[in-house]
Amino acid sequence: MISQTAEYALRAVIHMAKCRESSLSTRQIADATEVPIAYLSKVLQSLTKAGVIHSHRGLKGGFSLVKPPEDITVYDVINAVDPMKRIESCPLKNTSHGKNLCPLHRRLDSVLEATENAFRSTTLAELL
Amino acid sequence: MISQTAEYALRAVIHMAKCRESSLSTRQIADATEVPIAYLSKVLQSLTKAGVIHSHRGLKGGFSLVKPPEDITVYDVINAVDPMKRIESCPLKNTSHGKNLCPLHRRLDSVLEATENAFRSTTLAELL
DNA sequence: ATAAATCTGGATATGCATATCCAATTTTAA
DNA sequence: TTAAAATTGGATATGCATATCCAGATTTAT
Repeated sequence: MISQTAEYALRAVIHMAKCRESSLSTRQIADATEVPIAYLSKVLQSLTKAGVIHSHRGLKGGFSLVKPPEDITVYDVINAVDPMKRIESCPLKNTSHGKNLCPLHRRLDSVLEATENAFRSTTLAELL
Repeated sequence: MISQTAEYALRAVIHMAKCRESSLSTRQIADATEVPIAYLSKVLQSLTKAGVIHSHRGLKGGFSLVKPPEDITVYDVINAVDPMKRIESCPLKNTSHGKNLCPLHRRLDSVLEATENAFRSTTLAELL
C-alpha cells in the first residue's frame, strides 16, 4: 500500500518523535529503525527538503523534527518521500465518458480518498 | 494503490462482463482495454489459474467469465494476479512489543483492512 | 487431413524502486 | 588551526514488476 521508502520515512520520524529533545545522527536512526543507513540517508534528505525535519551538519549534527509530533501527520511524511497520486482522469483513451472517471476508476479513487483521509487524520503523536 | 497488473486484470474482466455472451480472444480484449497484448496474455493466464475465467484454446477460442458479474468481486480479481498482503507481524526485530503490531503498523494494517473490505464488497456488476 | 486461429509457457528485455559507495563540504570541540 | 564527526550529492549496483518474443500445443472449419 505504501512504498518501502514511505515505511522507512515513517519509522524514522516516529523514532525522532520519541527522542524529541536531541538531534539524532543518521546512524542512530538507522540502528533504531533497522533501515539500511545509506538508503536512510537519502530518505532523510527528502524529509529535509520537504520541511518535515531539520538537518544540522558537522560534528554533533543530525536531524530533528521541525514541528511537535501532534502537528505532523502520516500524510505529511508520506507526501514528502513518495506522494500519493489520486486518479484524476480515466487512463483509457478510447472511452465514452471522456475525461470523466468510469465506474472502476471512480471506485478505485474513492478508496484512495479514504486512505488519504486516514493518513491526514493520523498524527505522529498518536503513534508513540 | 493497486499494481499495474491488477489494474489490467480489472479492465479485462470488466470488458468480459460487458460481452458476457461470447468468448473473447486476447487481441479483442487487448484492443478494448488498451493493455499490451503480450502482457495481457500473462494476466489472463493468471486469472485462468485462479479460476476467475475460462480459457478455450484453438480456432474460435478465447476467454470467458466463470461466474456471472454479480458473483465476482474486485477482491477476487486482484487476489488472482497480485494478492493483497495484510501486515501480520511487526517488520522490526528489535522491538518491545514482540510480534504484536506497534501503533504504526496497527494503523497501516487497519487501512489495509478497510481497503480489502471495499474490494470485497464491490462486484463486477456494479462497475458496468 | 489440412490450414488457420488461438492459447501456453519459457526465455529474455526494460524500467523503476531500492540500495550502496564515496568524495566533498560543513561544523564542532579541543 | 586542526582533527573528527556528520550531512550532501553524484555515480553506480541490484532486484523486482512490467513488458516482449517466439516456438509449441490445441482446437475448429473446411
